[in-house]
Amino acid sequence: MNRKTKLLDIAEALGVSTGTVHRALHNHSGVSPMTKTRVLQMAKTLGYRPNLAARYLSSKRNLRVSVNTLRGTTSFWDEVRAGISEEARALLMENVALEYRTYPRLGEGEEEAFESALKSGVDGIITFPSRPQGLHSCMRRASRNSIPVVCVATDAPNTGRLAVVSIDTLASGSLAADLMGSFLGGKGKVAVTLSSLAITEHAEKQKAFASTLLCLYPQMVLQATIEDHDVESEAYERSSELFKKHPDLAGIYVTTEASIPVLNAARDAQMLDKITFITTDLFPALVPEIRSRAVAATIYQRPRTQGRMAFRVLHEFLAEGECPSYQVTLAPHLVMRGNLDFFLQRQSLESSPHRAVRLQSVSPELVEYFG
Amino acid sequence: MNRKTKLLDIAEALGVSTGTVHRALHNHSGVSPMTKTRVLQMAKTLGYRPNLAARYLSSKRNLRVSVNTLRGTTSFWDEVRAGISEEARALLMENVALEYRTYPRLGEGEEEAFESALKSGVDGIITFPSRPQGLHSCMRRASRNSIPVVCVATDAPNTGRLAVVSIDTLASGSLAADLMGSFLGGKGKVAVTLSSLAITEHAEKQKAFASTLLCLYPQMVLQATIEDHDVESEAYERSSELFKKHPDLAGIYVTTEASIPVLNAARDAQMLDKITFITTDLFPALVPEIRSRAVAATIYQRPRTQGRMAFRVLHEFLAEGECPSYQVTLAPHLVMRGNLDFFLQRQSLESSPHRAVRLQSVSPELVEYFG
DNA sequence: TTAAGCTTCGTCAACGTTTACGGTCTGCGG
DNA sequence: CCGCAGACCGTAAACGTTGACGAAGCTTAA
Repeated sequence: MNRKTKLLDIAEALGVSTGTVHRALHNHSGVSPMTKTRVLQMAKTLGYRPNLAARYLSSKRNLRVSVNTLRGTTSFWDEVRAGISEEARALLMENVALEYRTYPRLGEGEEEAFESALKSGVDGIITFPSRPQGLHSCMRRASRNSIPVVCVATDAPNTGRLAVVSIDTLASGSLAADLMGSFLGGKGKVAVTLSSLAITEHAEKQKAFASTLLCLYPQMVLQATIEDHDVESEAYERSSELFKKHPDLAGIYVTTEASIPVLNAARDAQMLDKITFITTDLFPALVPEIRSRAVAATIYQRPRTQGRMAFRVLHEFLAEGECPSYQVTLAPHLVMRGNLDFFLQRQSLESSPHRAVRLQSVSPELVEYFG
Repeated sequence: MNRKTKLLDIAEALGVSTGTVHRALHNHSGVSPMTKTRVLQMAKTLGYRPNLAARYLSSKRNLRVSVNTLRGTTSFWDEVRAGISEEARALLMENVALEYRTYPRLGEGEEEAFESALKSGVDGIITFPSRPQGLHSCMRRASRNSIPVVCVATDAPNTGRLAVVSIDTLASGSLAADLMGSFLGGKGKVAVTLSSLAITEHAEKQKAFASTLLCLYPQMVLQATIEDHDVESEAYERSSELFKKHPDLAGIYVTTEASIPVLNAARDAQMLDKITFITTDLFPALVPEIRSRAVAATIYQRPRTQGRMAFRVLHEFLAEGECPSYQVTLAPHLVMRGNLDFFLQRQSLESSPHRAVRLQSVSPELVEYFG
């Protein structure tokens, strides 16, 4: 390629002005259909791609994106939001304003949050669709108005969303199964705890866990799958029943965020040290349980990275109208007592607002810190 | 903050011109020391940060960065290079030219490659310092000429390098130890294979492995640590000796890339199914070994991500004179048979050169593909 | 004293896109 | 025929930084 084709190239090739080309490319009014198609055609043949630097420099519009997530019941969503804001701050080029809309619990208030974001005219939305069915209609409306929506953690199928960022459920479930089998020597009864089979991600993890177990450790048996519907008391009761019913249970894979009630149930049933726990996520209350080896391993869903990716994808679309990938699936991290400190240190380190910088052309006295 | 402070703001505050401010901020000649310090001071108090869009737009210099890595003995460095070029391509703003300089084996030709890069006047270097001692002098020279150097995979201390991107050795070694302990039920003799204790990263992993084992599994004993100096035959012989000497060896942690010879040695000694293998990296030859469960788990060093990060850090410095972090340590991924397919699929997927895109102002007919 | 050379600094045209404004047509009612 | 509205399009000034050019002041040697 010789030189980048610019607006002027298209304009000259057609004998029109750059203003017209610009209007044609951006669906603005005041261009005859005839001219418009000619411009579009020529843009394609010349392989025109906008110069983002010039665009940022010229336009002073600031983008507004709404971040619709769960209010911090666990630290998961705090981390997601942190990742989003980090990535937003890393964009030195333009100013995007983040608007956080949170809802207290799953499915409660998320439609209102979405509607409010749409009504206020944001340029893009990052959302956790905890109840995809409920959001269906407003997400389709967003799609029609070409407001890009990126889903985090959970997908919302058939809603016209731009992209989804999530942990690979298959890798999570299979890894949990393989670990469980290895820890238990390939024998024993195991169980799975999840929020609800109606949630795609949880169902997929369960399925992956089951099939991998069946395939790799045929002597093991998946005894039960219990749903807690994200209610702590329910998690405690269901797992208590489970432990009573299966006193010889050897392992349990907790897909839910609510691993603490399950652990407590095991503790109260005097079965804590006989059961191998593999949990999900990493939050403060889980740390002592890992340290004491009550939890053998936990599958870390990298909320910060999910946030970063969600913002990146959305911004890339907003900036250049392209989407790098419509489905970003991340590999989960495995946290055990051995490498626990690494993750804790990293969390505390990255949440610190300061970062070391150096100005160009480095005189030593220019080494400084800023927020 | 009201508005971004620009060059003109600094200039007007001091009664000079933007040209002078520009020269002062960039260490260009033709500014009196007096004026220069005043500009620097004012820039700091006003919190000046350059507008990258304007910078890119204005300057038509293209950056050149040299990528000095090992020629593909394993797929590791192919992945690293792929990560670098991906991240480079993701920069729509400016054009950076990547120059690949490879050397056939560790320590052989890397100085020449570095010298050649320096001589050709590149703007930055990404390098794998396989023998940091040898590179010491030319890296210091690069530092003096303020050519930023980013190390991948291995650090080169006291060389004035800008940053290092690597896998967290402590997390790797500790995770390996914890897994080994869990797999073996907390008992048994284990060993470690590494390239050379002189390589910081390998020594650190070994140390982390040993201390975590001692701390979490006091009944286990680290029997031996063997060095293979990255020679396959040496790896085979040393481990053969090891297996002969310790017929009751229960596990081995292979920090080296050369895990295949060690596996073959175990196979020839008829001890393959009695030994739990935890290896490092993920390359084609290792896949069947994982699938057959000869290898219980492998610690994936995420070469692609290392490459991406290395480029990101370097470019961020080149672009705005700041370095986001002087030490980027990544968490390793754990690959077992259960989640193996996920990683294989991801590798093949991402190495595909095509990606789906959408032009802005979305008419359906504009959906197209490009390389 | 003058020419030349140097240091220090101001000036200004790029860079490619956006956007407000103003111009030229055409068609239509008065 | 005039005026007016509306559709279509050209023009040019921003946006903040870079870098080449040149002006002014100074020193030095002839």
